[in-house]
Amino acid sequence: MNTWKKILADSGKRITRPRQAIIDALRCCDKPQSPEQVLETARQSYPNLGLATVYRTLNLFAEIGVVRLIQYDGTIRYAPATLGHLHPLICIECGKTVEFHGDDDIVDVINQVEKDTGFIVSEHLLQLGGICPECQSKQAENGKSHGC
Amino acid sequence: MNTWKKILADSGKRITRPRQAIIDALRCCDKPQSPEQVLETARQSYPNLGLATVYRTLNLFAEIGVVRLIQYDGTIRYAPATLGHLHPLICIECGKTVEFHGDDDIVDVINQVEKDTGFIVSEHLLQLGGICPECQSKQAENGKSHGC
DNA sequence: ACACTAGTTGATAGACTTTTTCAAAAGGAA
DNA sequence: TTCCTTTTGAAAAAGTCTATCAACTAGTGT
Repeated sequence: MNTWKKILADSGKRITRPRQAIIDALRCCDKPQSPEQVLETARQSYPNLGLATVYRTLNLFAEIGVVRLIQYDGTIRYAPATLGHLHPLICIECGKTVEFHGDDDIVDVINQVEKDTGFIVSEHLLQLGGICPECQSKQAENGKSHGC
Repeated sequence: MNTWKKILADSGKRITRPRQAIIDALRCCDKPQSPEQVLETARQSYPNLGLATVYRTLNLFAEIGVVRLIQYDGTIRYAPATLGHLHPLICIECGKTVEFHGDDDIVDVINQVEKDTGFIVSEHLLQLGGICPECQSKQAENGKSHGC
């Protein structure tokens, strides 16, 4: 059984066709999507899907950790979240998003900050941006002709 | 001349009373604020301020790096940004926000990620959350009586 | 397989948030 | 001060998100 199904079931929630369609939509393209985009994508496999359900489901999934909120272009978008403490790395050209594992390394940062500020740090948000290998190739091909 | 004024002037923008009031509002309380909250605070020193101006100004300030967007409670809020690469640390009880310097340490993370993924990393978003010293004291005083 | 029950859904309306528009006002250079 | 351009406030428009509710459905027990 898939992890997200198990998490839902364990918390007394149901596994429904709309929810399945929304998960699939999030996973089909590896870019963070807005609720509107999720609706559009998910309707390809489940045409009856309503917008309200998308919002409800994204909120639910965010709560149980199945999706993650990503700050992109000044707004908040959604991407599937692998369990375990992974962080998103987003291409600022094409939006392609991959995950990386960086917790071991930021433990040092957190320890230092706790010492300096007296805070007890309990959560962190780490998000990197850059240019993915594909977009690097494209830029090399096109030369400096157009910054796109 | 204050940094934000210099940045504005250098990019051909004007230093106006509404903008001054908005900066002051952001700085007066050390919590990330919503546009609506900024309006309310800034009107204490400039009662005629309009909501549209708050939105326009926050967007402008975000572009030139004078304010920073903070993901708080599922929404995006605004806080003044000290120049230099500082990151926000937000109290999840009271919202108090301080800045910390953590770039030296995440350089290692970034190098590793670049090696692993082939991305060229050019930006990062790091935000920590926890309990500030004041809220720690309060919790200690009140015992376990109410999780608040 | 069937029926039952509580969680879930889609559609619409409503609330809220953000942007656009435009005439009036104000900053800053000469 | 004068002039030109940017900026502003108010209102309208557009966009985003949530609440409501009858109809539907997943998952349980029979």
